[in-house]
Amino acid sequence: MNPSPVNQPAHTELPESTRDRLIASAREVFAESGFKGATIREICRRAEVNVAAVNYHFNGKEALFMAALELEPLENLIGQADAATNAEDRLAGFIREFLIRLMEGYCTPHSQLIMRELLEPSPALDSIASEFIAPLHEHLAGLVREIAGGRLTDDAVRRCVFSVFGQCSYYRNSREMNRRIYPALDYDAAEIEATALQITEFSLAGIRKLAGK
Amino acid sequence: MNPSPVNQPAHTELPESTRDRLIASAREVFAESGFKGATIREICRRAEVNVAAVNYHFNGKEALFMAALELEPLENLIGQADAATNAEDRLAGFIREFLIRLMEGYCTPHSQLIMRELLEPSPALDSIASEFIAPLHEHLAGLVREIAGGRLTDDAVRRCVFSVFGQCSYYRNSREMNRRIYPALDYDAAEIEATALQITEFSLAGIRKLAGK
DNA sequence: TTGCAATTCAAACAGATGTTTGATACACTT
DNA sequence: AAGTGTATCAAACATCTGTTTGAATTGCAA
Repeated sequence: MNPSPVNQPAHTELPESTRDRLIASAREVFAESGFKGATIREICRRAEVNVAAVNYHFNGKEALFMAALELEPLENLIGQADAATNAEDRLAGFIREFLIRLMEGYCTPHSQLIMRELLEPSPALDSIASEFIAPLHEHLAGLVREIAGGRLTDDAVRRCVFSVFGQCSYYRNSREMNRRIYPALDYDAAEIEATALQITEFSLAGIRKLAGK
Repeated sequence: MNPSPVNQPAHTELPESTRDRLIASAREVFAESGFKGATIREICRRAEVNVAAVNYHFNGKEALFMAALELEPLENLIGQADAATNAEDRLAGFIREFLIRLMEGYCTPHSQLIMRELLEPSPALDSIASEFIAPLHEHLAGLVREIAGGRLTDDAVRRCVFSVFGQCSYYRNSREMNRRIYPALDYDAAEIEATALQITEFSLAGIRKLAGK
């Protein structure tokens, strides 16, 4: 695209290798348009590389998708919220951290990509489910059991986990819809904190009520 | 496709007009694959009509999508749950009816189509938001206010509405994911009833706690 | 420099997609 | 029977898709 590709550092952006730039822009485009909607040409345009690079460095669109999916950055979500000692505070921390990642994912395409997987099964769904989502469910189930004091059946615990997950993910999943219904609503840091607090209080009351406390 | 298109009533299926068959199969395919993923040829194949019929009876893919979106069958959701008198029972009825539509939508592609819209903005999102989702939010907000006895700010009410919506829609949105994490889980009528009851109790406790009751 | 392998590139390829076309069949009126 | 407007169809069209190709460029060692 540059008329004279002399060796100038220029805008100092895109310093990484072609492969890394491809992964970065793939996360963006896949997150925005899904696996099917994303196009190789758009990914390469943003990465400023030739379309053939996808098949050279990876082996096609699907392999690039898998490469864009490394889950480590999201896995510390559990440890992050485990500073507190009692289960109630740890639940509050988990909801807060989860919500922040969900909503800030609007800027960081990485978690956005994972959240989209949650709704739209793709070839990578199985590994995401077992490696990322299932541990979150187990962790949350432990917190719910502790808060309920062992007074809930496994089914009830599972539904409580779903309730907490559902409340949080709704803020991301229905963002476009809610933006139209509540145009004035803006999810800045303060709004996210307030939302996390309310979800926590709401959920604690729900769990305790179900546990008969 | 038939080698000899003589005038036989044959399998007596697809008795409707070409236009109606197109809308029916469009609902199926759009619900399964989304707006972008769905193809005219697949829609026409299932409707057993020529591909040109889409541009003859409608004006292209997008117009067919709009036509497949008539919202009336879902709008009686509010009235359906308004038999009870007190707000608590009406909330219970709403959650139950909403959940049934969400989960049975797996078989009826019509609501499946709407739910997909909620996650994946398409050209039809604006009309869906204002004509279908917004009234549901308003109705639910009224119930929450009544239950809380006017002791909640507008923001808190909105977040309670989001919590109820979020819990319910999670069961549909994350169905594929949860099927992998809990392979034994089956959403038959009994499981749906139990889930609706637990979401209701969970939410009532949350609303009351936030209202300071 | 020379040689060699890795990398990048423009161009082309093969297939799928939404749309259009022109012909044909049908139902109904005059 | 001739006319008329609707409906259907196979085929073609233009565009976009992921992928491949073969040449050009680069980086680096001998």
